[in-house]
Amino acid sequence: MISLAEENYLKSIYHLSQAGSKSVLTNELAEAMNTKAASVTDMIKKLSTKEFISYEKYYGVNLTTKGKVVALSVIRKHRLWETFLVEKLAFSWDEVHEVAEQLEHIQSKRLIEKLDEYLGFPKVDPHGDPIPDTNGKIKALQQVMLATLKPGADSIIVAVKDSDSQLLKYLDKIGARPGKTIKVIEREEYDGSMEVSINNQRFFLSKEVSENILVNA
Amino acid sequence: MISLAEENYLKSIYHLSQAGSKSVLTNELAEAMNTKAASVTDMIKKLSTKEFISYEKYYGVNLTTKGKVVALSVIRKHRLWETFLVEKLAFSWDEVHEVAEQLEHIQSKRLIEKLDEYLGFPKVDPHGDPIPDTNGKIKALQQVMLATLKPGADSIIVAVKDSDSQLLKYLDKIGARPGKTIKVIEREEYDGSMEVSINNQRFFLSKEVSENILVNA
DNA sequence: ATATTATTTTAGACAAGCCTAAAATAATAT
DNA sequence: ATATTATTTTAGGCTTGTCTAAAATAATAT
Repeated sequence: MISLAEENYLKSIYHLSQAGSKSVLTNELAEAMNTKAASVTDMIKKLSTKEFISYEKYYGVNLTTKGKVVALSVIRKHRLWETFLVEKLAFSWDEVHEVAEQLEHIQSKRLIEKLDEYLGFPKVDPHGDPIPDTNGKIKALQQVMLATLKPGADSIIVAVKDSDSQLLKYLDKIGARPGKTIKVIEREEYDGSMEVSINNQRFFLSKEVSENILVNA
Repeated sequence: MISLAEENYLKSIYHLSQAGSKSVLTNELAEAMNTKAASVTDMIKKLSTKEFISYEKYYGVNLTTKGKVVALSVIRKHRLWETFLVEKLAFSWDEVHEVAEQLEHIQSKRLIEKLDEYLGFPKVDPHGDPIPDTNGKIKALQQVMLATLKPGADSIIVAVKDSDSQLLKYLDKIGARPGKTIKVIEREEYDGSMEVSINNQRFFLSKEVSENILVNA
């Protein structure tokens, strides 16, 4: 059996490692999990013994295939529940993350299959993030931070960061949703802020914001 | 904050006390919770300190008003989720209990309000059990065990025991669902078994079964 | 190359929720 | 009224997941 805490660690490692493409350090994980490095070391040892991760002292952790399966299953559940909350229960964008953080831990294969079917087998969640399939296959989206685009560039928003309710409220207000076209008008080199146009309206975005909007590459 | 274990104890105490009408003994609770009496004593002390129950050593526990509110909120969530699973996700009767045992612990007032609305504010769950309202008001159904009826009696099934999947499968097969009329043809005094008719078909029910079918009084 | 700083691990402790074994109390039988 | 039996509580211990403080290791700066 896998515990709630273990699932959360594995999910976090998956995200921090960028889908398994790099090692994750103890301190990063501690910050992401809102806990202390010492606690992380303890958990790392346990996950390592259970072969969900490989771990070399002082050099961070990597998910094993087994660990990736668990992480992707949790992410699949999270994103399906978010979709449910928005599409069926009329939640708004910025309200769903916390609830989905709880719902993602419900253990029932049947439930998640039925939910998937009920939602019409969605491919992405309300924030544009791809939903892994039953086998943990996830479509690696061609995506890049808006922050990296040069002025003049015209692209389509594919996803936004899903966990910050304040940010989401703001993005919603300016109409920055997946599927929308966004154009970079100008970019301030010194602070990374930019002027963009969405729906023919102009907005100034801080670097912070432009790093949390992902566009097609 | 209230923990998952605490919620489960309070719910169990509510059921065992028959909605608060009698004290619950340590051993009963231990059996219901699938744990040992010593563990129950520990938890009882904690719940008592937190004022969810009143407790006199050696004489069992009673829910306080505060404890009843928590118990009814958990029961409300359980029954709404069961309704969702059956009505929206096409689960069958006997599959929903276990999943609802998990879903009932999701903490989000907003979620449960939206769910209630989405389901059209149902008054009873798929097993016929009444769903408490937001304020924890629950309609005390006029119900009596089928087992207590005399031959010739004609009554309507109002509810069935919801936690035994085997039993539910059987009840489903013979058509014994809430709303159906059931008539007692004959009753064997020595073992409490009875012959009944449902949908103009006759069945022999053991005492066991007839105690888990509740009819209007 | 070595000293300083930053990161990570170890050691020891704690709360929650469970356990077993033993002691205390209540219920029951004679 | 007392002995036996059943129930409940206490005592002490275990695991999970957390913590702080101290020690070990790695990275960086001089």
